[in-house]
Amino acid sequence: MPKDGTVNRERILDAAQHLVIENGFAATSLDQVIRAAGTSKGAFFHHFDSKGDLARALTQRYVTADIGQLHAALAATDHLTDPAERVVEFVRFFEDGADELMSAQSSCLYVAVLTEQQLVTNGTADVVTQAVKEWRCEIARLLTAAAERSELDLGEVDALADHVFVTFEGAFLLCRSTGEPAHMRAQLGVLRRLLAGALGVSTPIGAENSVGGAA
Amino acid sequence: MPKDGTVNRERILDAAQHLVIENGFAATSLDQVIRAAGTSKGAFFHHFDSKGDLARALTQRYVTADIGQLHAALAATDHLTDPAERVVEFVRFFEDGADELMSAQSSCLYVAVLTEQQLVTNGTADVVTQAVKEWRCEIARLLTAAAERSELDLGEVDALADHVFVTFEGAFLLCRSTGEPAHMRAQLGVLRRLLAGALGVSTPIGAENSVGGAA
DNA sequence: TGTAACAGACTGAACGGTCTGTTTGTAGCA
DNA sequence: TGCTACAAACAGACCGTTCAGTCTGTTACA
Repeated sequence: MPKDGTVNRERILDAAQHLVIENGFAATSLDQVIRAAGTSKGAFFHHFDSKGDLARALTQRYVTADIGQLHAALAATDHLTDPAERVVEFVRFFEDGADELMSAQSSCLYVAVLTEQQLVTNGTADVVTQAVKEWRCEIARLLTAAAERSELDLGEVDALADHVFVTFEGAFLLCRSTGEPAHMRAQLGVLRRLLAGALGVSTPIGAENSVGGAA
Repeated sequence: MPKDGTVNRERILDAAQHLVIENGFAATSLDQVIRAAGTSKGAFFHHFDSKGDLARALTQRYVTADIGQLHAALAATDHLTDPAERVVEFVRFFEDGADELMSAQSSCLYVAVLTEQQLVTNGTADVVTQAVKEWRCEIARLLTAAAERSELDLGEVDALADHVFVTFEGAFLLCRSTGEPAHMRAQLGVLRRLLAGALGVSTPIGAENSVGGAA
């Protein structure tokens, strides 16, 4: 077998992911990606059939990592016996990782993919939709378990589960708008406290951090 | 004076707004805009200096309408004396208009603008940032008034105010992903109930609608 | 008759994609 | 251990198209 091409392929995907999240898909040219990856047209079209193919591969990889995070949070809270408390700690898991997340990426690939209808049409967005459903399904399970002991209406469990995705994506856009990455952590904190309230979990009154406030 | 050019200019802006929200800015060509507006290159460059100039004009007009909605909701709830109740009714104002909003547009121009770094750099996103701050400021005023009679921490008023923008934009993306516009109404409902809970407002148990559920 | 409003052919640059050739690592064999 | 054969991996010149933007006119109206 010749030399391992997956290394270069990953470099292309890394470069493309950064550029697409930063600039959008249509606004990112293949020449830019190739230059950033330190490779060539020949290498690119050896690994990908077209620009659309790149979009699909990129999104697939991103979704896999994203679902990995979901299951990491589920595993990290698996030991909690009180289901309502588990929901709160589930959100806190992401809250704790928020700053690191925002230092790694300035926005979310989902935003870029869902913005451009061409990517919705060519099937790239389908895999994002699957991810959205997976999040909803898993969180709805947590909420359903927690609903038994609270006044939570089972009819709104799905919408409440979707609100986690909504908070993430909305917060990404808020961060882009203000240029302040700390909003992600703050918005996840809002989500956690609102959910804790709805589930009747008493949160310890701690030093909640604000964004851009005076010291 | 020659014939009124503002009519054609508005037609160009209308066409551009629809195309940019649907496909993104970079993915929308001027030829597409011109064809959709039923006009010509000459007319376009008579009214706009460049594609970037179009983006700025488009965003400015969109923001003006958006802030108009904000103040419409403030005015519609001005008569309510209980500040906590006013917050809840403020959100319900948008909840009531959600279906109409989503039938008029499949997403939000803010998403398209904030996705592309070129629009952040060239000043187009600045006016969006101003809008975000206006929303935060006005809602924070409502929340501060309401906080007096509830256990709401004043330190989280800004983050809570931002959560309205976050919910809107996140819900737009959720709708794009699932192709189900009813999510907007549902997510605003979630926001309202969570805020009502945080402010200690008892909501009447009514027929809350779900999304995509069996009849 | 002057000027704002428009029409549309045209241009140079940038785009996605192709093509031809070169390098690289390995398997098969003597 | 060296040689051959071969296919994957890569490089970059090249091509047709599309893009944003220009330029030369024409029309409508005060």
